[in-house]
Amino acid sequence: MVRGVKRRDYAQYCGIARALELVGERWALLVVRDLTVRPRRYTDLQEGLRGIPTNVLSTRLKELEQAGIVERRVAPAPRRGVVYTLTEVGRALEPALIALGRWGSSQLGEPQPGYVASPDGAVLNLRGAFQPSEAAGLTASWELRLGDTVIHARLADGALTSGLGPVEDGADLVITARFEEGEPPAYRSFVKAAREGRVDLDGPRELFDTFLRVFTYPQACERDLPTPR
Amino acid sequence: MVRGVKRRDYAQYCGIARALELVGERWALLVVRDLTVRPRRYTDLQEGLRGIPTNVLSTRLKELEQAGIVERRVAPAPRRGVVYTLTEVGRALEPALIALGRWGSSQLGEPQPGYVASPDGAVLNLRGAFQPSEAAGLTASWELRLGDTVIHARLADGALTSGLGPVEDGADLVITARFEEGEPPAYRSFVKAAREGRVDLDGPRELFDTFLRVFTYPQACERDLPTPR
DNA sequence: CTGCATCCTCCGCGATACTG
DNA sequence: CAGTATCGCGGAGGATGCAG
Repeated sequence: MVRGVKRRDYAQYCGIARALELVGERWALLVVRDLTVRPRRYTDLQEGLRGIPTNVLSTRLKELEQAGIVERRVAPAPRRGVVYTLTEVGRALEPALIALGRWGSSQLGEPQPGYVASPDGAVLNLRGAFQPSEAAGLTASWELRLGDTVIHARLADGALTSGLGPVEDGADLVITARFEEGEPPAYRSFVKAAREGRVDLDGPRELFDTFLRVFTYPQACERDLPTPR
Repeated sequence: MVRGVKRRDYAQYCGIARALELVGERWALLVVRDLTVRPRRYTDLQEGLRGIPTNVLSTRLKELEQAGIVERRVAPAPRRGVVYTLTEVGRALEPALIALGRWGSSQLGEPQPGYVASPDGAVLNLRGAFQPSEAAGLTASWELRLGDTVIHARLADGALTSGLGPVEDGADLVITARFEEGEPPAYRSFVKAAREGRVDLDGPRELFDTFLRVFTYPQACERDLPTPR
């Protein structure tokens, strides 16, 4: 069926409304979040977005593809299959994702039992926590171990690159969080553990203090949200 | 009924997911958009969000209030009634709104017939178009007339303030757009008119060129989106 | 095994009518 | 002016089937 996707729109000529028409539907921005970190296959996305129904994922991918945000291509020789990537337009959503993540992080309560945390989420939340003003001129690299999840951050003269897995040529400091029972491997939990000293370090301790300054925002406007039962 | 709001959640311990749980539902961010510019009453919101069903607006306001984003209060003496305001938490959403608006503006096609544009949207999209690097050190003020909508921008040593209505003590330059038939009074249309010279100026012309530099982004990643029929 | 399509249920949204 | 009440529909959630 090639019926011309009759999406609901807001009938407003406004950038914000347009953005919400394109990526405002349920799960859409989380799909983009995961793809921002690296290309993924269908089943990777299913795992990262625990709980997404298969038909919804399939629908979102088609919509995002038609909107020019996602590209679908068949993977080469080893481990063939379909791989989804962001287009240039899709990558341009990262500042919005980071801004939303900054705000949302301040609204996170305690982790609920059953909550999961995807590695991709951790990377994006790390980027959201980044404070450029504190990083000016710095050059260093960190490897963060959140349970099985390993992510890294590297500063080159104050500029940040970050992603999944370890730093290629070895990090200046490896920080391993000692999570408590039931603490999900989320960036927020990592920061909490770090602040409380529940970490093991492999590298100069001063770089740990630097990390805390550069990669954590003030826990300002936190609130006790009424916990949904 | 006081049933404990059983919102659907993403069951992820991630700032982005949390943000989407709180403001990801239909119309929610547009309500916040309008309230970002100034406090509004119920009927003001209905008008700015043309097409929102009354029960949905009512539901969103309750949810946003319970999330600590919106405050509901009874207005004082003259013109009593209910007025909705953003809390500090709600105001903290502005960077995310601006980032979404920047991205969405690049994805706006031609205005469809029937599309409207709210003054609040124009203000937020103006803020999104602001290029701090181009404004460094500048001090000046502009009044923009988009049909009946009047908004203003004022730079004080590179810092921006903006809002609805004219500048209080008179703008350095008043720019009146000459809209074509059917062009909605959106910021994007204003920029288009300005670029094409369809404006009347009241003030020094050089300030017009400054305006174009400071308040319009490169029309980069535009695309011809398949126009929904 | 991956990458979906299909089926069914149910809730949220849209539209309209009506009330304190 | 500021909502509530009602109803129909479409899309989300969840389970399962199935082709390459």
